[in-house]
Amino acid sequence: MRYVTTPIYYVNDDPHIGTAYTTVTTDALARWHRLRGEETFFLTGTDEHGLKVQQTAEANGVSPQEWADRTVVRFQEAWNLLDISNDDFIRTTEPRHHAAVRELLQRCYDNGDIYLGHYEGLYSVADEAYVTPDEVPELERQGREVIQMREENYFFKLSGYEQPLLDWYESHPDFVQPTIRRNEALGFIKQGLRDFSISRTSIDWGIPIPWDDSHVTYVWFDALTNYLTAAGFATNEERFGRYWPAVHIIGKDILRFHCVYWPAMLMSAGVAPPANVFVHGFLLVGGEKMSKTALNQIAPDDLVADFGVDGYRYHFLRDPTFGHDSDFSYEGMVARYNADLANNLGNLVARVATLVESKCGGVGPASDPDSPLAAAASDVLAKATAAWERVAPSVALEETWKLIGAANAHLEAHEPWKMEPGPDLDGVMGDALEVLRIVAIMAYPAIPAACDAIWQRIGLTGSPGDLRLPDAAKWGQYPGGLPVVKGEALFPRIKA
RNA sequence: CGCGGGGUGGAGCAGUCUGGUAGCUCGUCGGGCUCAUAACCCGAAGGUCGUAGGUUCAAAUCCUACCCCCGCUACCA
Repeated sequence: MRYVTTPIYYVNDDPHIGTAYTTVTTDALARWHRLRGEETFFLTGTDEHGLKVQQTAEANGVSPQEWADRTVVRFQEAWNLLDISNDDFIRTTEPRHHAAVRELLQRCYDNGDIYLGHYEGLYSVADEAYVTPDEVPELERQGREVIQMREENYFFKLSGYEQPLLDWYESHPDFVQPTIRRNEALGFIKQGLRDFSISRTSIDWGIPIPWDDSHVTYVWFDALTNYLTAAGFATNEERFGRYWPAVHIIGKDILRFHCVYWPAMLMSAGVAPPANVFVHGFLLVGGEKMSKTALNQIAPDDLVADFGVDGYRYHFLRDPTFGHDSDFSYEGMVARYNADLANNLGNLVARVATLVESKCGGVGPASDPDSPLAAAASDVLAKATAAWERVAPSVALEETWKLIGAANAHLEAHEPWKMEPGPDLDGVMGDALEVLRIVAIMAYPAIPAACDAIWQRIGLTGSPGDLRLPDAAKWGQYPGGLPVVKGEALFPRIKA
């Protein structure tokens, strides 16, 4: 079982290209695993507890649950729009989740890793939140009272897991990928670990601590546990045994929680740590980190309107080097869209369809088994496969696109538009169609709708997503004798 | 201060772990083609790989020092 997850997103926030980047990447990975014939379970969802939800709900005169119900749809709609193929959508306010959180807490508690302590620090009364010293001047300027506060909290003994974590990293070198992120996590652990607080008495909107209902679970044991919940932890142990451990895809902002807190919590509870954590970098805008205050957040809808769903998905899979930060620019997106999707893939589909129409009477011929493109296809498959396995979508797509380039060059070399009907012409056009068939399968994780469209235009039935790699990408399976239709431009060129 | 990352032809990036003629995309220039979404194909120009040392037969790649930029530094998901 390939169990892949995105983080759960905070319902109070708006979906933006950053959260969509994580989600699209995970979606592509899930689709890739399905293509490989692996049983795959893809989870995403929302984090719906906490002070901010409670406060916003009050401000709007509704219950926190109503507020969450109202706002969660923005995420569901966004993922719908982007063709996200998640198998489940978890909300932390669901009953199934309460059961898992309470079970995990109880196990850690029984293991002696949770103790009652107190948290002390500067506290903004109006915000009902702890603040750091450098935030105080700004808050006081706004007339908000900041006091020294001391609150009783339960703590998790993270300090006891320094060595177990180091041992785990040592014995599982691929646990956190890519390497730069592994180094970051390891560096953090080596600095020494402090216990962290896991409960609040000042908030109501959350899951009560099983042995002390005057406390409510604070974020970590609530949010991270969603991965267990959806796999059946505490409710369906048979299912959990098949699904766990998960593969997490996350952004670097939450690296510490997923790569340090989370495996320690699981170890404490006697549950295996995740199989892998793949950590991506940030999308920057104009070299700056996206943030609400900088007003530089971009909503996926805006870009989908211009580039289409697949144009959107392709860009964020192809442009960033997974793991590293990547500067987003509209101009860059236009350039890549035009180069890769309009000029290469889209144009290849168009020219092949036109040629088959005019030279072959609209009936696609079979490919040449000895075509030089056969070797290119198997080479591309091998490299793209390796790239997907290490979650390097940009490399996987770059490789896949080499096959498109090879097909364009192949047409150029044989000039079928000058050829007379006959076996030679059929071979050339059959090769081009076979490339389109293989590309439609291999690019499917990234641009599923476009691949379905190509599939239909070259006369095939069903969906490339229903096939199985690597067999489906073996050269020579385009049968010939199928009707080929041109249709509208697949990816209309965008004027700069 | 500490930890992590980055500094590669005009632009954006890969390559650095496992040293061995510096690679990709876009842009520019020249040529070809005219089936195609003025798309496609071929070729060329353009880089002392942040700086200074060092190791080596050989360094973008290893070591040392330094400069510049960014992120993290704990309850902010």
